[in-house]
Amino acid sequence: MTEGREVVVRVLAGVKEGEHLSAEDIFLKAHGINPSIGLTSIYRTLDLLVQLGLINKFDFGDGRARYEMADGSRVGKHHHHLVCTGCGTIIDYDDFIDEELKLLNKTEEGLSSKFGFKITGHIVQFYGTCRRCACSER
Amino acid sequence: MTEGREVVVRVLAGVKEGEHLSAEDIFLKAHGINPSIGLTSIYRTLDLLVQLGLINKFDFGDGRARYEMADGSRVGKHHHHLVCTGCGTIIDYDDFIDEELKLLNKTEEGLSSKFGFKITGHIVQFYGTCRRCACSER
DNA sequence: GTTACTGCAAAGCTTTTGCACTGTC
DNA sequence: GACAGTGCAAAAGCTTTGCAGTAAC
Repeated sequence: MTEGREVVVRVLAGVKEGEHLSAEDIFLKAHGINPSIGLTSIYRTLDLLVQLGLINKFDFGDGRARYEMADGSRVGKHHHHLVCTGCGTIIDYDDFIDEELKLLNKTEEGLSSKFGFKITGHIVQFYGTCRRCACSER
Repeated sequence: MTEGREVVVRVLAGVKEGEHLSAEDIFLKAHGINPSIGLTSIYRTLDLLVQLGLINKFDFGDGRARYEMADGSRVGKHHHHLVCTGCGTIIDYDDFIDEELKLLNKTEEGLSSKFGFKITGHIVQFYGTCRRCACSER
């Protein structure tokens, strides 16, 4: 664990509710803490952390990856995402999450035995238009 | 509806079970039918079809978008995806799909009223390692 | 000295944009 | 003639790779 990596972890751990950082966001924050860190290291560290399962990588359809701490390292509970295709707003939700997780676990087991997969994770995302975007469309 | 667009639709409609075409795949197939079609038109047509809701755009984490016919235009029923992070294999599954859809619809309604979203679609994907990749890892 | 990690610059990829050309109404 | 659709080439954007330098053991 070098300093560069430590800074990346610190940035990710300090993410505010509702933030969904891209590699560049993380780079800028890390750069603020230690200006000697390069973007390349950010990408390499993020890859590493994803492989270790410490963070999750998401794609919300805007052409850049976003990262957030995996469960357990985070204050919040497990959640899924609601994405506005108009303005790109991303909302974390955990309504019905227990029911969802129960069903997902069941599905996971079913898929695992049927297709011989070792399943490591899932993504559930809803897409739509937020109130503001729906109004401005008219 | 011009010829170029018609060819793209034809390609998508003729997709075999288990195929998940990228823009380039579609371009190559369309090019085979009519060599005068350019890649640009493929992208423009795909965008259009996505906006019309005739096809869905997916991201499976390999850096390129994939497209498939939306429900209704397709022989198969609604399904979700299981992705191998090792070799990129994508499996369509519809096990537990009725239960999943029921819960997703309920969640959709809940999110819609809670966050004021007009929800247009969802993505459910499981990630993991297929049997072959799990073996070759060792 | 070997190894792991680094920044910088360059390259790689998919996707988008500018522009002139074509055909249609 | 306005307009929508097109191909080609160039640009854009995010991400990865090559390479030489540095620090740790």
